[in-house]
Amino acid sequence: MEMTASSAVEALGALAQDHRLTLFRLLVQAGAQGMSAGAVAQQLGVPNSSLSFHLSHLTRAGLIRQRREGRSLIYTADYHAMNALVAYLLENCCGGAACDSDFPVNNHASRSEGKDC
Amino acid sequence: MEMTASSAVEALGALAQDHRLTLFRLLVQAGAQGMSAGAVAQQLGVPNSSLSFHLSHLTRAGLIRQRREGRSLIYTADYHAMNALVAYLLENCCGGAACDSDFPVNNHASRSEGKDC
DNA sequence: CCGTCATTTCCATACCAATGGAACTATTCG
DNA sequence: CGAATAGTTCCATTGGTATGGAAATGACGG
Repeated sequence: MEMTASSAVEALGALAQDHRLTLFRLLVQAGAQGMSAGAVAQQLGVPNSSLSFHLSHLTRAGLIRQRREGRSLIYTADYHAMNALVAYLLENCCGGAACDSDFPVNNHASRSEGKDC
Repeated sequence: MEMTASSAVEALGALAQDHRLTLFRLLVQAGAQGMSAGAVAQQLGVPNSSLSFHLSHLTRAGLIRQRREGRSLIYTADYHAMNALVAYLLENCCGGAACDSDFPVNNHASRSEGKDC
């Protein structure tokens, strides 16, 4: 769950693309069961090779997982990774304060563990 | 607070770079008072022209704001935008369930407003 | 006005990301 | 084994991103 600035950059970069964000959301919806690469390609209307590129991008960033099932490769969203990313953003990019407050305090080492967002 | 997939991609892309993520975190720490472009450049050790590029990138994505003060341009983090981004991620990329749960339900229109993350 | 201070815009360069067809690899089934 | 199915890797092309020096813009003080 530890997240460094550079792994956050990697995860953000992996999600910062239309096809990949859609793809990730699709996998989130699919849940633990996941989806085969082919099913995803069909949903997105993207050629196989391009999709494979995006899948490996998300995998490299640790946001999705792969498992083989018969001749299909099944992909699932890694909720822990996503959770870690969101936690990182809340702690480092929202001033550690609740997101809803207009202007959080000017802190730099708060351990306030933002609870309500 | 409305956030579309494409504005989310833009915001994610703006944060998905070492200098820009550091810069944004710096502005978050600075709070409402903000920081001048020059002060940021010095902190980051980045030449003025490069910094300006990153500042305008973040501005375009709506994550930071600019105001003039004397001959300095002061930048501040836009917490509402950040809040909207995190909310988007929670609702669309965590299955709408609390982030801490291992595998959220397979929903697609939940209004569950994740409370505890 | 004129200098100077703060910052941006312009520009060229280098690099990295996205795309899709074709060839390759892995797995199952007859 | 050999054909068919599911995906990936390879490769060339295209376009966008990051960088930093130099020139331009805007604001203030004398």
